[in-house]
Amino acid sequence: MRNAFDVLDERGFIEQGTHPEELRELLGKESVTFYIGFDATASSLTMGHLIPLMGMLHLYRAGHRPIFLLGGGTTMIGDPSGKSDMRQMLSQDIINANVQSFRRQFSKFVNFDDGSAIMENNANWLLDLNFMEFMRDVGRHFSVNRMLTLETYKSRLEAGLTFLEFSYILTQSYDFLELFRRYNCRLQMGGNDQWSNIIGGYELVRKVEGEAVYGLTLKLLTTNAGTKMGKTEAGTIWLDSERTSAYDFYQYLRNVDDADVERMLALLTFLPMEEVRRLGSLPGSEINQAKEVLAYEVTKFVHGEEEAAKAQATAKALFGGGGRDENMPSTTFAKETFAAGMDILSLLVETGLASSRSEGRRLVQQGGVALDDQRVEEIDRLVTVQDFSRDTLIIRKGKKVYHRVVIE
RNA sequence: GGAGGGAUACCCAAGCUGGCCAAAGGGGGCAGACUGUAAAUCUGUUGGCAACGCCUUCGAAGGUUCGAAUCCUUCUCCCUCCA
Repeated sequence: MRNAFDVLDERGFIEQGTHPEELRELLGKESVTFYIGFDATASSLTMGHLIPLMGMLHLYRAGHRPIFLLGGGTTMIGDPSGKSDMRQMLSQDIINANVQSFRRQFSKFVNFDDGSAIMENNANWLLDLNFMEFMRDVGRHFSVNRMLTLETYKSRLEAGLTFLEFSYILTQSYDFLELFRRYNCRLQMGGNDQWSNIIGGYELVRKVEGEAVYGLTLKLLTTNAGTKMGKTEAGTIWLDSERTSAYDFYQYLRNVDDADVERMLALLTFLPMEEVRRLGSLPGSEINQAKEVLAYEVTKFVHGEEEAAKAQATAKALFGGGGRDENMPSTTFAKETFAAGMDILSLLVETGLASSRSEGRRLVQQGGVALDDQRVEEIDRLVTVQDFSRDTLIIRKGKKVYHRVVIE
């Protein structure tokens, strides 16, 4: 079997590591226990979490043992990394609920029953720590002089940084020590924004235990231009279908930039690299095939084959012509609602296509709204029962956003 | 604890000798054109509403004034220097 390190490397996961050569050697000769921590700051994982998740799965498939560490404890503090402002403190109830959500989601991807993969929660050891003991055992190993030079804190030194957040690195570092002791965990991975925190744990374990452990950071989900992916202005792309529908999830990937397709295929799918490279080098508009594969594969991985197929069918129906499909987002009204007609602005707001009447007005004025592919020209257009054929009416906003209105 | 500086719309950032400020500019977003459901580019738009007008908004609460993002008071938070 190929060295898992090489697999990650070839697929473009690796950003930086502490002793890459040594680590590669270790991964080549024995099953290594490794971990990634996930702070429970929201009720669902996001598309951005797919990179660490995929990274873990590649190692898992190569016979190494992953620990999915839920941040029930660390989230109490809140990682300042990459944040320009103070994080909002979350209540323990919310954190617990988020942890449960993460637990459910991870369980969909990995089987934790046979011991080949582990799910832990750092609340188990962080919540009851004794401050004095902790400071004397762990705190003494951290140099504030050094911490102040870390990239993570630099920006915050201007904007403001509380001791609560400043101490985050200690808790995450302690996690590594704890996992080393409990599970002989030798490697911590994480997004590149976690580099400082990972180094903290790496050094702590080496100092306290005198054992060789490693840190490795993975690429963040970014576009070719370096901006964050998995976020739209409308919000984050979530893995929970309640928050981001399978169709929207599919569409997000279907619309990635040409320049990002190959990298995304390598990072977010299990397709062999030869295939990834072939798809990524398709010329001109043929690259759309690669985007379809990307969207389908990742949607399948996250939402299952059935949902992926539906999303794909919907997309093809809408963009391939016809413009009709059962699976697009829809809103149902009672038939009487349209008896006297509903003005277009109300309809836009009711369906969520516009957040206010003013926004709807702008959309219509700019020619961005169509009913069954007929552009709406008048601001006071009244939608009546006559506009529905077979009780449905397709509203389109812009070029890509479809919504089905049904009356019954 | 003391002395200064700051808080403006999704973000950054002007304005702060009171009216011409729903508030410049940039970014981002949305829409239109061009396209391949791409990028780049160009154009429009970007608080709300019963819309040539009205209402709410410039950290919070009060006050001065015919009129305040702009002046005064108190408070909250942040930054810098001193202790």
